[in-house]
Amino acid sequence: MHTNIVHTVSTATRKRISFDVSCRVCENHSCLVKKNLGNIESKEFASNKSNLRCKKGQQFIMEGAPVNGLFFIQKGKVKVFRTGINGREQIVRFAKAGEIIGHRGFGTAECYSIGAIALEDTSLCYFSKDGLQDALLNNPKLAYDFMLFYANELNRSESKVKLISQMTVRERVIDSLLYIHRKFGSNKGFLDISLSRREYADYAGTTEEQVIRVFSALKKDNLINAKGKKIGITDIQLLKNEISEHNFYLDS
DNA sequence: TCATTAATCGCAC
DNA sequence: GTGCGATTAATGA
Repeated sequence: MHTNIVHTVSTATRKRISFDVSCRVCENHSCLVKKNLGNIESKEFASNKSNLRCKKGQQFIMEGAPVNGLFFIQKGKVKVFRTGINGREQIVRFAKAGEIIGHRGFGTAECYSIGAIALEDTSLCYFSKDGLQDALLNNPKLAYDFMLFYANELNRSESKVKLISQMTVRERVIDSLLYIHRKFGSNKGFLDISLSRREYADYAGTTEEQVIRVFSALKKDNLINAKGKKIGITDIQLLKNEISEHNFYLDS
């Protein structure tokens, strides 16, 4: 479908972009920058970005590192997490192409409170803080879209508090599955992303073992099917029903 | 292929 | 519900 230009850039020329990643040809129509490209007056803004690639498993935002800008995912998938006590990581959210990473540190914060790791080979667009600030001040539509994004994120984060504190493990795992399904969709009956049981656990706020137990229970009930890392949802409606009685299901 | 890593299950707490 | 450890399956060098 989209055979993007994936040239390997030598480290020496990494700063100079030798493949076309300009916003003009970008296919992420949900990207806030792409969507507002027509409204953005300063043409320099969209071209004044850097592009970096990271391999699967590579961390590109370190917790505590100073914030100098904001990442957009041009291609790939990413998990955002916060490290808790005894090194346990809590996955805050997942993100796919077109989405923003590191936005919480934007504005006043000096340092990132989160870390981000690529779940597969990922290409990122990086906008400097100053350039973005400029663009936001000069483009109401862009600023408005950003505000909507922030509001949405806040809503999701608030409902997640309830999720973790009031739902049973089974419900939390189901909710996580639905979230992944909403975000990444499925391909040939399987969720279009490969996550370890550990990662499901870190998102649902439980342990790997619990996820495995819930998965096998769901498999027995024919609600999902799982082959290794490939998870398929067989009956999404039944899954939704299980958690809808708790009224915690929110589209996010 | 073999070695490493992840998934699963059983069991004690 | 949680955590540990052994077994088995999957992955990758």
